Amino acid sequence: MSQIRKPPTMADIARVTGVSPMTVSRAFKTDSLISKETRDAILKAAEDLGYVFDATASNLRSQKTDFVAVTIPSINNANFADTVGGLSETLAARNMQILLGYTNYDMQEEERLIEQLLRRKPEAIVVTGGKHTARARKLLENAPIPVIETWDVPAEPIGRFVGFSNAGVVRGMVDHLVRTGYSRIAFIGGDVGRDTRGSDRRQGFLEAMRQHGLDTSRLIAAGPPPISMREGANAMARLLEQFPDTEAVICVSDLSAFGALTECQRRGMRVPEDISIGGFGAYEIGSICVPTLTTIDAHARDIGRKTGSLLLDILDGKQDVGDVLIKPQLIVRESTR
Amino acid sequence: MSQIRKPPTMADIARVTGVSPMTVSRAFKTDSLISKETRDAILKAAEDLGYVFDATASNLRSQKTDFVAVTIPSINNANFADTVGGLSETLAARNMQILLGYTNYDMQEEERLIEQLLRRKPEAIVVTGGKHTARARKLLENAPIPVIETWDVPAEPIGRFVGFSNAGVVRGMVDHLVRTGYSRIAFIGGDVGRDTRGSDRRQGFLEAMRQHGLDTSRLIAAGPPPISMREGANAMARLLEQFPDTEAVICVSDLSAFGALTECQRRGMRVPEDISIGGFGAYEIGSICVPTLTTIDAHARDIGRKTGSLLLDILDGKQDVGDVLIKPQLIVRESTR
DNA sequence: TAGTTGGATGGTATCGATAACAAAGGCGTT
DNA sequence: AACGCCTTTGTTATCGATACCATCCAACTA
Repeated sequence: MSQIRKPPTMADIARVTGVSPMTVSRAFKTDSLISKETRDAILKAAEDLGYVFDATASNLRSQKTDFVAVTIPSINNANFADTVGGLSETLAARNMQILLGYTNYDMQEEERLIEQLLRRKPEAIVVTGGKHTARARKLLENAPIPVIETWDVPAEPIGRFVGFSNAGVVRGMVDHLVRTGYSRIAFIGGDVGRDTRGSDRRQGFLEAMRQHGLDTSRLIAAGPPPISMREGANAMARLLEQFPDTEAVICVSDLSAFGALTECQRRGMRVPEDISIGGFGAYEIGSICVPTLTTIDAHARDIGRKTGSLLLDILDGKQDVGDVLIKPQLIVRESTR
Repeated sequence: MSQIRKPPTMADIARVTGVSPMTVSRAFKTDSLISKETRDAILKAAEDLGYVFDATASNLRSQKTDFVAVTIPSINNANFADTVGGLSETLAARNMQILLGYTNYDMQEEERLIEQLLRRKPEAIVVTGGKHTARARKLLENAPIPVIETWDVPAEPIGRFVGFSNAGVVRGMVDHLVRTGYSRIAFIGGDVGRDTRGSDRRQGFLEAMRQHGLDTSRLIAAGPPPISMREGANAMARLLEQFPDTEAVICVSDLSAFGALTECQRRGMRVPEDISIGGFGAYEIGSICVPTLTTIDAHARDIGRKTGSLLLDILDGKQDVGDVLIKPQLIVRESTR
């Protein structure tokens, strides 16, 4: 069960096979110059000895790790998970491995995390969001690798970005609701100051409402992000108490929107007849619950895929690479008239 | 924006500060013997030069990576995400980093992944599930590090395990439903042969039904795992066509259970009056949807935390470490009578 | 036949940090 | 004053794979 002797190295295989360590090394690289017989003999010896390639040594000498560092706010969020999935599938073609870290929606934690990740000498770093602490920004700027910011359009991009305007998407939702005939519209979001994308969405709500000359006081802060279904339900309860005449609610995500929906159902209110609900993120739940939820699809997986191919282009030294502006899409479903 | 000269090393800091590289190295280790003045001078020089610690070199020389390799079926599953979260928070105390890989519910892919992960020389490896390909098993057995299997009670454990009987939990659910007075009970799960935990749950269903002398033919295969809400809804539709007199359904997860619930709602059926529904996993949705879902809480986060502390105990050389048997808990809610 | 080409292989130094050991200096004790 | 001990710092070798350059030899050309 447990090994006492230490694991074999390429030198051991070389000894057994009667070749030089250099040749053993070549046998493990797919595109190298080596005869088929030699390679087969080496691979067989490796299998027999139970050899496991040592990436730490390879990394140091070749100054390549095949790591791509990625920070996301939370692993428990289908949107970010999808982005990581899309990125992962794109990078798999190059045998690159994702080194994932969670910031827990905290810029301080992000800073700490970025520092830790950079120590592992990744080939590139992908961060979620376009706002960072001063120190984190400096770390990223000084890093000798490509930096990509996602899920946002940074005020001052560090490297390239793949994102969209979080304020813009909510403006679009407000515009749609106003066009449909609503005017008493509320917003349920997280506490200001933590989730920067959430704050941007709330900002977009305020701007759009002002532009339409509508009341902007219907704001419910549902606690620190991420806002759960339960917190969405609680926020809806508070909203209905404070502003019983509200006609429509925009929630910071489909999860809180679903929570809000269940609160209405428990109170015997009909959606959308008595109140309309809009979400964000095109989570599966919004497409299947009763009634289905009007939402905004940010194309989370696509963000990951496009980040991946942008990254590969940069690493390949392509010259004409540019930022990628994602076009989120309003999906009107049963929860709004 | 981009650096031309190559990043500074400890040797550079040593030159600037007028000490030996060894002393610089010591300045970065918290518990080492070094005077406060020297350390401060070194850290300041490091900051000025924009030094970033090189973990690849450190890893090679010290033969320690502080990596813990983890395989999970899918990142897009709140249960496994919770387990990773619990593990992550436990390991954070030791500054260990999780190296995560997704098997996509595929044992072949798991084998490939385990091989890739072992190359990075992790300090330990945590795999989800207790069934593996022969080669994967061999790789794990030969690995000179602790191996922990989770979310299952392996027939032949490789190292330690932190899990529960997937068949057992469903047996418990069936027993409960039978006790409550149901007899025409169905099971909605994934296709056999892929998701081993899902297959075990289905097996538990069959065993329990036979034990009670009940009809075991009400089985719906909803496609390859993971089973989405949509697939749960479709499966429910098929179930209602094939076996319209079904009294209760057990779904392989809360997500498919919720899908099944929505299908009933769209058909104007009442839950639990017309049909009862049970799920698995204690996802948030089951605690908030209308009606709330009867489910089984496998204590996903707890599995992660316990795996973490078991791991630390093993790495610390504790002698009395044993397997951890998780006690999943039946939570009876509104979706069953 | 001599010269050239290119595929296959070997030798050596090196990536950057640190384990292991050595040594210098300060302080207290007898 | 001599000794030992502890704190702080330095020296050297090393982790394991591979970049770089050299070499060998068979096959082909002129």
